[in-house]
Amino acid sequence: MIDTQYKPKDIEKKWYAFWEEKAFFKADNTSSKDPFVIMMPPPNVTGALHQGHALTSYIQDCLIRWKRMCGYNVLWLPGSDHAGIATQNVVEKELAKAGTSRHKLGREKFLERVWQWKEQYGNRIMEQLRSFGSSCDWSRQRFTMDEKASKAVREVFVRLYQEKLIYRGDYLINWCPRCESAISDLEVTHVEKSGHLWQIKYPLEEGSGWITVATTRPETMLGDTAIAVHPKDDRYKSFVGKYVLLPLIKRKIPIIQDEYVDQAFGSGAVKITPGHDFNDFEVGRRHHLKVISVLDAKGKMNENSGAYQGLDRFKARKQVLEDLKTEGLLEGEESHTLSIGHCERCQTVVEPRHSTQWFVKTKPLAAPAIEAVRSGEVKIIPESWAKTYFHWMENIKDWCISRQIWWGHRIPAWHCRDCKKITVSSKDPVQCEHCKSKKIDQDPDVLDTWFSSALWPFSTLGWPDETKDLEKFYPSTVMETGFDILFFWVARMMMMGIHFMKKPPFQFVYLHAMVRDVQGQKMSKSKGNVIDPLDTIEKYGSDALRFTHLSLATQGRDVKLTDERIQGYRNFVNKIWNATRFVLMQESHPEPQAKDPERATTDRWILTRLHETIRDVNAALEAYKLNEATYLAYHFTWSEFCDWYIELSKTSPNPDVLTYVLKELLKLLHPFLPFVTEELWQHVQETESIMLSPYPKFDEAYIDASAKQEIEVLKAVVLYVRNIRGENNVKPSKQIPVSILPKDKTTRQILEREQKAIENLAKISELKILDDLPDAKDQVTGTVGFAEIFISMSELFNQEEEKKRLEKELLKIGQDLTGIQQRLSQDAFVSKAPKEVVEKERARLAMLTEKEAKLKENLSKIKTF
RNA sequence: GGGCAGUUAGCUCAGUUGGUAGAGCGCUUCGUUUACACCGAAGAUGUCACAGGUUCAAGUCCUGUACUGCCCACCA
Repeated sequence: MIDTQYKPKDIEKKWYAFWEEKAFFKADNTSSKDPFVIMMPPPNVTGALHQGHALTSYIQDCLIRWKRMCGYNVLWLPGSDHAGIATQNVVEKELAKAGTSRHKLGREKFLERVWQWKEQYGNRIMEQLRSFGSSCDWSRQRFTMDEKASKAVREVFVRLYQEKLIYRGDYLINWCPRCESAISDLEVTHVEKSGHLWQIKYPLEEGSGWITVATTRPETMLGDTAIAVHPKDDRYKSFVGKYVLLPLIKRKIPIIQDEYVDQAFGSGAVKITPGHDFNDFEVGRRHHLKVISVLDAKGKMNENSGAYQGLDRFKARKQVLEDLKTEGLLEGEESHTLSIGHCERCQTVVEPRHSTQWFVKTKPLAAPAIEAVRSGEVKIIPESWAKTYFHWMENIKDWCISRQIWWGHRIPAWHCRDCKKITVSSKDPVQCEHCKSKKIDQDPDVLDTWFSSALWPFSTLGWPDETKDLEKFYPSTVMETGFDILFFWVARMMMMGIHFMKKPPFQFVYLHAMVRDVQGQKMSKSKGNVIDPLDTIEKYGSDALRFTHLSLATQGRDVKLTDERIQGYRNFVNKIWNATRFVLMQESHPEPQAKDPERATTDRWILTRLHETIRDVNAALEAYKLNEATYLAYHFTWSEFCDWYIELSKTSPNPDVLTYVLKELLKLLHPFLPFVTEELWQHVQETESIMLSPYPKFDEAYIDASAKQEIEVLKAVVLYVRNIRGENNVKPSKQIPVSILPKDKTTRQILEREQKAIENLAKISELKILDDLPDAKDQVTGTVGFAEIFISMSELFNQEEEKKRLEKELLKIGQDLTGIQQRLSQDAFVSKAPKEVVEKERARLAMLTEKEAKLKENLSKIKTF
């Protein structure tokens, strides 16, 4: 016999090892079964998995296990992401601790270090995925920088370059001075901060007068190449065409007109700094202004900044202001809130920087990706995200894909030292394709990490080779990921997938929400509110954590994880454990037939409810409403199977039905609780693994409305008696006699059949079924609608309590009655509402009226005692 | 500035064809009767954010307001 408590620790390890060893997770590319495919969003190899990973893994594994049991040819392909800048930063931090740096090591040695890191943490992550119970196909495990992925990346780059969808050029891009690399627009997070707006006088070249401009970044004025005013601004009409002398470095710059200027803001005159501001860059292009950078890669003032050279940008700001003050050119200062861009990876304030970078031309790629969602070919769940997707895609800007870091896919472009032209090739070239020179150097930059991620749905299947996997498993079925990477990843997979495979990479995009703490805050180490999934698993087991995540994963809503909630579901796991324990104590019998007229009503009832639950759980899963599925399964298991059926079976045991229901239930629960269900399955000892069993399917033959009706009667009587007992504090061990007068013949028959069960469940010494009203005076009467219930007052300890109970019930009924009467008295309701609704109200009115009368009668009896 | 979500019991949240407001946790009372105290039985708790509208009927549909969170854009 099994223990009275479920101890997940060893059991989980044991079954995972068993499943993996038996290769139950392996997909078959020769199978003729319908495929169901999920490409796991590859976690970054930066460290350890957190609750967000737990959530996504549990959702995916739930769908995967369900579909596998439903008979699909399932592929869940695992892998990890090299996570360019993120990983490089982590390793650089390690190096800094050891007193060295990537520059000291050099490119090659540094990359070796990162690979070591990848091995160590990559493996740890995969072990963690195993502890979640993830049933992914490890034989197909991939890494975004493995050989095949690299081949795919190169191929894509070359083809896009040939199609002129990748180009190289000089533009203003976002630059992180700490990472010393370009980053894409998406990698910049804007934070509102209070700062200052300074008014600075720019003296006119002609000797007298000045023009005042406002700026939040005085240090960049050293790179100013013009002053702009609005063409319609009368205040400055006479200034246009003249020149000012840029303070501090005395450069002569023109006063120009441009519609971009907002006359109402500041002084109405703007300094134009094309090298350090995106808008100014555009203005500069319109007016053919020079682009002057005054900052270097590290964010320090460079050779163009005269005396300020070498100063950090923030120190330079102070110095510039001080000097302006000294010269009497600082006209004013006011506080001003502005949003400042920060590097997503290291939180450093980013700089717009003028440099040569590689870009993907996105508009032509975005168009079909928009269409795929618009047409319904790809469905985004929850639907509300589609709007966000469209908005971004329709306003998409070219994607800066080059990064000045070392960890990543090196750009397959070679620069010729002789003819200065570029050779782009999927195989390392030996000579320049233009002038045949051998003096060629590979571009030092690497690609944005999302470039390789964008290819994930097909690079993982062997593309560009025409593999069997590719044929069988592309496109995938579901892309399950966080909404936070909708643009970073999903949008780009859509573009690349459609472009290269001619088909969108997935049919459904299921976006889950963020995992937060109970206050709704993001979990972070600095806040100290992190609940480590591995700690949770250690404490409560993976199944408990899984069920919690699935229950909380309502579409489009954040998951607020609390220890109490996990505990609650741990208790649920234990409940199933003990229900099985109970079943194992019974003799076992062969499986029942669906239709058995001889079968007891209670059995027909539980089979009905089981199959209704099977139907509803499948429907909920089909609709990606996992929380609903878990709720249904939970409710059936605890409130119906355990609370009622097992209790009923103690009166009239029927081990075959009991065993059947349990087995179906274990299978039904398996996607939500893989470990405990496998362990228990092995005790019921059926097949090699519950994983291989078919998922329960709804069978109408089990549905029996009359049985349901009958159990409703039974429950109502039991609940009523229990309520009276409870309110009067009758000890559970005390048996009391109860009489009951049924309203009709059918009810009488039901009561006769269920007499014993009612007695046992309500602790009734004898349930007397009456033909007439009883004579005895000290009877307390209640009514459950279809029968009157009589309990001897002498059995009750507390008449005061009983009085209170009755008064309370009376009050409630009175309120209900008023509502119904009001409704029924309105002609509009009676004439316009559907007949059934009116009928229902009438029936309720009759029932409640009668009940009210009974209660009043009862109450008066108590008063007379 | 634009957009998206949310506001329901003490807490965390369910609630889709509009028709009697639910769950878990917590709380109160009782309790070891054939699995389970990680348990059982009973109980209490609601202006469904606010204001209008549609409807016989609104937590649910429409409009507006407030507050919270997030996203995008802009901010000299």
